[in-house]
Amino acid sequence: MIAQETPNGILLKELPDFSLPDTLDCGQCFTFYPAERSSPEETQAYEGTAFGRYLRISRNTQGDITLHHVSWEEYEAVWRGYFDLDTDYHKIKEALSQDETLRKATAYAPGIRVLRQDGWEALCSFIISQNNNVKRIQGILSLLCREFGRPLQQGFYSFPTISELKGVAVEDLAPLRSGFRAKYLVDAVQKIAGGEVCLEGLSALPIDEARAELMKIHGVGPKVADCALLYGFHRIECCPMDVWMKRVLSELYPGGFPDCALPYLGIAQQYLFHYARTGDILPQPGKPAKPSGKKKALPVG
DNA sequence: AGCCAGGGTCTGC
DNA sequence: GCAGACCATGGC
Repeated sequence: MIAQETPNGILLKELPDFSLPDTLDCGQCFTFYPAERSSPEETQAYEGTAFGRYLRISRNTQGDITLHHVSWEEYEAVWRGYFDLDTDYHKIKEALSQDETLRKATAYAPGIRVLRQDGWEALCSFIISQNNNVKRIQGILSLLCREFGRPLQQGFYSFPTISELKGVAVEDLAPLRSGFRAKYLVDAVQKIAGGEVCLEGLSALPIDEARAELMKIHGVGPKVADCALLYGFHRIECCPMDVWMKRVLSELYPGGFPDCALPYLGIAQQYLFHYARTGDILPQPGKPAKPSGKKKALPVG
């Protein structure tokens, strides 16, 4: 990969293992959106925010990536890490491909990279994600940014920090229409601001302790904790088990995940999750089998 | 209209 | 420990 500063921003050349839609639309982050192409040479464009910065990023007909209006300093400080550009995903995919299902999953979306997001943003995002769909998660988080963040560019707002959210009550979150999740968010802010839960150090703690630390928060269970640890603290040994991954495990890996996946289980999970949700890896694509159908009592009448 | 959405809590065995 | 009801809301 070659990164160089140009008048337009940062240009990334010879970066084969990176696709904007694969990476930004595979359910790991909620603050980037497809954008209008600004010139015929652009084949894809996204815009969004991370770490208090706005970014417009595009690919051109030659396959090069441009981070628009980004200085070298900002690239080094924010985006190089965010897009995990120092990790060799070709090598990881090669290792995962020893398993036939994983070979298909990595071939299905070869441009997935696991982002290194801000820890609080990841935790907050996946608290909101529970029993929710991606569209509405994006909407709620965008309202959260608008209410409590700082204005950036193009109508985007920064993701609010803990100190910007300190003191919020459930009723302050009413405009978000986040339902029963509002009280979980308030508890997270209170415990982190009050020092009862410490996010610093979660990158280095033994994984069980890190998970337990996050699960002190009301509304954070194993799945949300694992998502926060994987996407916000780059604990790639974490494998968030949602309904799709449970189905992948039971139907394709009844004996457990293959050895070649264990060193990077979280990354393997990202390929499998995306393939299971949008591809044809499972017997009945598009319909996760629920163990039991929910029945609701009919109102009298 | 009814079902579902990258779950978690609470209750009752 | 484990199953089932319930949680708020909006998209489809």
